[in-house]
Amino acid sequence: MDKTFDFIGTEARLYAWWENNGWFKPENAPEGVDTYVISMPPPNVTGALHQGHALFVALEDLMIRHARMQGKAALWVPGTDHAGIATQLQVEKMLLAEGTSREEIGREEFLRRTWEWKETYGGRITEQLRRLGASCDWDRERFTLDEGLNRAVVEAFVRWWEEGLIYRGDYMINWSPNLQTAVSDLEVENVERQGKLYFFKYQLADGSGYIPVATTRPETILGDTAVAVHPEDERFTDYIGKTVLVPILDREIPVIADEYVKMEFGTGALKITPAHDPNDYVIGKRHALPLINIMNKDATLNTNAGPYAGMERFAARKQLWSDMEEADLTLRVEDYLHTVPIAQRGGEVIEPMVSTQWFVRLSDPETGEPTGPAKRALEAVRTGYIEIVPERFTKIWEHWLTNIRDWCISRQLWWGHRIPAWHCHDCGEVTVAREEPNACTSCGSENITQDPDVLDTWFSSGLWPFSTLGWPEPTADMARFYPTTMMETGYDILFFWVARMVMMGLAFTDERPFATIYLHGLVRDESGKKMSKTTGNVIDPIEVMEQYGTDALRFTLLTGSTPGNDMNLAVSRIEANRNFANKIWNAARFIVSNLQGEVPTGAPPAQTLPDRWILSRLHTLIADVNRLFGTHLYSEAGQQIYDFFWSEFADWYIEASKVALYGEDEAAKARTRQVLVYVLDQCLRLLHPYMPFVTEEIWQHIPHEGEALIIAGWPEADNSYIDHEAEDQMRLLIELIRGLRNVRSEYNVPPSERITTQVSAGAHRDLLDAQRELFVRLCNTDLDLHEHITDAPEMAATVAAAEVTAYLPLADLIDIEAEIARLEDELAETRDLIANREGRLANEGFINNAPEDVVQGIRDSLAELQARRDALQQRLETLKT
RNA sequence: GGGCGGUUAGCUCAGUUGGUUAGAGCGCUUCUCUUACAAAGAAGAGGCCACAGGUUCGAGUCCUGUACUGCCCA
Repeated sequence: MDKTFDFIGTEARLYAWWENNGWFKPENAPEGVDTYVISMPPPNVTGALHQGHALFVALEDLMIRHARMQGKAALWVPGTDHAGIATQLQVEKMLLAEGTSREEIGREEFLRRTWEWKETYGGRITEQLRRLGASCDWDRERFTLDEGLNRAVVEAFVRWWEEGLIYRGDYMINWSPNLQTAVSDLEVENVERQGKLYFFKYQLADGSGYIPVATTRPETILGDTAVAVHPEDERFTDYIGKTVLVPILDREIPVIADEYVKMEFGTGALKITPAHDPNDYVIGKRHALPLINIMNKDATLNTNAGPYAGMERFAARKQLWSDMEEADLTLRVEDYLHTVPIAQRGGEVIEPMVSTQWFVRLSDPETGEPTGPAKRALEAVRTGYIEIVPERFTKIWEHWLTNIRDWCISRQLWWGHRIPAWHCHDCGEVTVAREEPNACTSCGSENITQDPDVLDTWFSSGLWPFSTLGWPEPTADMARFYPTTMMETGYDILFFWVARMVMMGLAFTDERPFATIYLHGLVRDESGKKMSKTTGNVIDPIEVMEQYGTDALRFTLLTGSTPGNDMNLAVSRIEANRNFANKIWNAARFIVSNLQGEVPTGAPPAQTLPDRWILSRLHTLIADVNRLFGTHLYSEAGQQIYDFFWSEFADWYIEASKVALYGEDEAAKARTRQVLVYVLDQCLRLLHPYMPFVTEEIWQHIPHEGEALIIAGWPEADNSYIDHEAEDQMRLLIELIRGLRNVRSEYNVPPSERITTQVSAGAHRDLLDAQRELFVRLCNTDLDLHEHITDAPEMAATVAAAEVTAYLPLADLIDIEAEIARLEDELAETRDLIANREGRLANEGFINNAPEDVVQGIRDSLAELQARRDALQQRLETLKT
């Protein structure tokens, strides 16, 4: 084995070896065993690997590898998402660079070019997932726009259409002028911006004055169809029922009364533009006001805007206002902070517009209550049929779904699943069908054309957990692997995606698509800022893997993140975990280089104190790790393995093992080797889901049964190894050794200088006698053991640990005054601790209510502290006289 | 406006069912290239666990409130 772990030379080789052996496939497990299934959240085909991907791969691969080692048929279905808007933008950018556009080349050619683009660049992201060690079944890889998934999408659409859940109609939607498509509520961000509030006059048609009105968007005046006031607003009661004139256009519109109007806001009178404001739309409906659409799809004004037709929306705002000023219709302009709807992708101001779109009905149009799929999704989580981790997200789920609105599923894009609906040019009816129809189902006319729109990307990814397994066909995979086990994804797409999967899964398969939803947070930079190219704070996973290894990155992400919370990623931590990988490597190198002959691989006997101790600690660890895995606390489990491996196994057991390994007793050597190999093996198993590469590589170097660690068994705790006596004794030895090291360090005794300590060992004399070589090896100190020492030399430093006191005769090094000061500090500290214990034990409530083992623990601790205090006091008296 | 988080060492964060002296990494101080590892070992410094109440024999952990801070929804 090399001196350091060569991750560069290892990772790709092991990955190919695992994959070529079919170990990523569930078929590798025996037939009939339990399944464990994850559908990978499909990354965008256009994407390049970022830390968010790295985190989800690390978590899901951990879950899958763990399940696989538990002997389950573990299936992780990979895939990519066609990401309608993102991909289309990429290709349009490419076309622009070529001096053409999608409009110019036409729909068919555009799609050909997009597929071409996908074939060229779409594999990049999956290659990068492999580098992370993702043990998914690549033979089952899917793409949200592939043929099979298209069948699923069409089936889903047709079924919902037939059930009356899908409808088409004119409603207020969010229009993205740049993308020239509708976007869903979720794709709109409301951002606070500094704007202006424009105050102007609405002249009464009868010439009897004006009503002052305020607006943030003057251009929408051109589409006003009413002015509303509060019915109880005395300022305006006289005007209700009269008519006013739209500025410049002089269109006559009514003054209406509606309780929605806030009297104290602005002037107390509200202009109503039902076609361009969601709130006005509702009021407009209530009062049966006409809708006047003043805008074209590219956000220029149309002929309804009269003289402003053809102008861009913000230019029109300016022009209209200045014309109104000229006509003496304006009052004043104030600075005003308001929220503006912004396109999540693109960043331009969204235009609320009434347009013809396709919707999925999720709420009752009368009451607004969630219905159908939304109601079922709500129930599934309420009843615990589907569990969300962490639990607090159930509240967010509840809130969102109870306030859900119908889902706008049509997009005016070309890249996506085309809506399976055909419009008849003769009778105007719509034909929705699984196969392309020849004629209109209403009138039989052949004069039909397919709807030009495509479906929202989330409509197809909502089917992902089952469409990837072959649905709607009754495939073997559907039967065996559905419902899936775990949906692991970021909380930021809980509504976008997870809710849709749940709604669609329950609706189309009549089963939950997954039993558990595990949500992770965002990966931020070291100071908590969102990583972005423009800020320049991106930590590129590929660079990190090249510099520190994939295992280091994975371990950092897995131990640094807790469910549902964001994590701040610090490169220093990745480096530290690279060091951990190297530590494991070197510990293994030591063990391997000390092996001779056959080493049994099974569970070893627990005979010597160090063996009993480490085996007890190991099985405590295994029990803890399994308990933590049971509640998805992977981070804590990883940290505990880290601590055990480094601070107990490497620091103490391996060092202690050298006593036997470098000794003469062959039987002891053999036993020690077996324990070393066993503990290492168990640790490698526990660590494999976190750090698959270094653990597999080492495992191949140590004695083992079975072909590979990736398919080795997961450790189970064996209580017969739990040994409290050994743990207590070892704790005493460690405390003593630390005390001796401390004194040596304080008095600057060179590590290479062997010294002898006189020990007043009391009842522990036999224990120390048996372990005297440990002291030589771990603190270069010989023990001169006594039952009780009454005349310790004056010029000696004192170490008091529990009932054992050690005196280090350091003749010329000792400064009595300094030693007294040192011991007095220790004594004061010990007395504080004693007071704490005594206080508790004096409390009857504590004695009566606390569990017996806790009370006993305090009693033991008190006894040890008292012994220590007595030793320190006695020593101080001697030194002072 | 409503909801949900966060506040623990200089920095980044853990802390499970309330229970013995609150931990880690990085950074800092001192020593050591001791035959697994200097990407290491050894020793050490550094914490009124945001604040105020409460529940409890016992609170970093549970409850109420406050401050600051972040996110989601409207």
